[in-house]
Amino acid sequence: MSLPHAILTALLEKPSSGLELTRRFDKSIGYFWSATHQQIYRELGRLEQAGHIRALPSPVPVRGRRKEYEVLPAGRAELGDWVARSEDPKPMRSALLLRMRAAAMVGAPGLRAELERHLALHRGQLEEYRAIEDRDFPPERRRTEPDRLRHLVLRGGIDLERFWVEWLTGALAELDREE
Amino acid sequence: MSLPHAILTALLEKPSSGLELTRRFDKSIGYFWSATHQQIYRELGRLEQAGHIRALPSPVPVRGRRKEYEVLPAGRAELGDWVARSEDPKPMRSALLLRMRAAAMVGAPGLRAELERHLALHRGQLEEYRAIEDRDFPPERRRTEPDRLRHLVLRGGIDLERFWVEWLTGALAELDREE
DNA sequence: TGGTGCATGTAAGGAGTTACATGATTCG
DNA sequence: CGAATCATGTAACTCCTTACATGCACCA
Repeated sequence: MSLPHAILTALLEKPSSGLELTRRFDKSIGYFWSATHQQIYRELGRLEQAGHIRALPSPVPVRGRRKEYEVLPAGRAELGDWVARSEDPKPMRSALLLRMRAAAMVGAPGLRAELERHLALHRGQLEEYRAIEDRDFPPERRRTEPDRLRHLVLRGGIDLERFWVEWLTGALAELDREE
Repeated sequence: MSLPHAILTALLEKPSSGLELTRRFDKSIGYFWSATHQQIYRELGRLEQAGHIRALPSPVPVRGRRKEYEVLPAGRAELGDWVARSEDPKPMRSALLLRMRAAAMVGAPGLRAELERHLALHRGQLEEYRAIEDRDFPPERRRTEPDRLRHLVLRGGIDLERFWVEWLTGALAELDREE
């Protein structure tokens, strides 16, 4: 049940249309929560239904016509409740680690290449996030508490990508020692 | 579509009943793929249907009576195909990071406590995995290629937990600097 | 014989994914 | 006016989660 709260947060930061939200989820929001445009439009409908958000004044609501949403007080309250809730970390599911474990049983012709491919992907993601950090969090924007929190979250994304880059590098070295 | 392959891998390592599989997923397999017993029984049914596994000889199949499964050649082949496939890493979804970002918008009374709670959980998980490493991977079991692969996978789980322990520790220190 | 644990399931619903559909706008 | 692009959706499906149901074995 986190997607609606991700959307509420994004809309509080800046009222947006569905497509704008999709773009923001693709780039800057994606480092802590990902979503497709189908999910976003469905959830926008539900949030509007629930009275948590509303479409900004528009003459006639027509399919294909841009709709801008903003958060209503009820939506802000709901988000406040959710933030205060406790929630355990979801148990892990890594298809890559599973592949490695399966490879131990049935052999692994292309495993090395797959690890290298993932390494390249994580390196790319890391660069993207670092660029966002340079752009959105220059030193002077790390002072107020909200900015410090947002920067911390981005650091989470960056540090995780760095973790995978380092881990995959080590794993490849370990694989090489054997062959 | 990874759960069936997780089960095939587990059954290749050691033929098991549904409940035994559930226990193995809860403890040692959980560090790369998690699953509940409901998922497991459903998937065992599908795998049997597909001819990838079979229930070991039992007089009469009765509900409530234990069933042991083993992998058939077709299942091993299917797993081999899957291992050779490429798959991109799933984009991230962290409810904790999302909470922090939302807290930047609506305030965060209990956020520190929630971070500390997660820190304790990850510390606990880390200790469990380390115990598994001591028990299952003593130095002499790190020589053959399959063992080295399996150990590498466990290292992945351990290193990820260590990552979160360190990251959360740093985040808490960062939060303190402000107040 | 009745409870407790073991073992295997069913049912319902929520969340995410993939493929496709439709209207509006812009631009050559 | 035709094509590309912007923008908003629908539909179908798979997967996961949560709650509940049922049968067997043991043992006090």
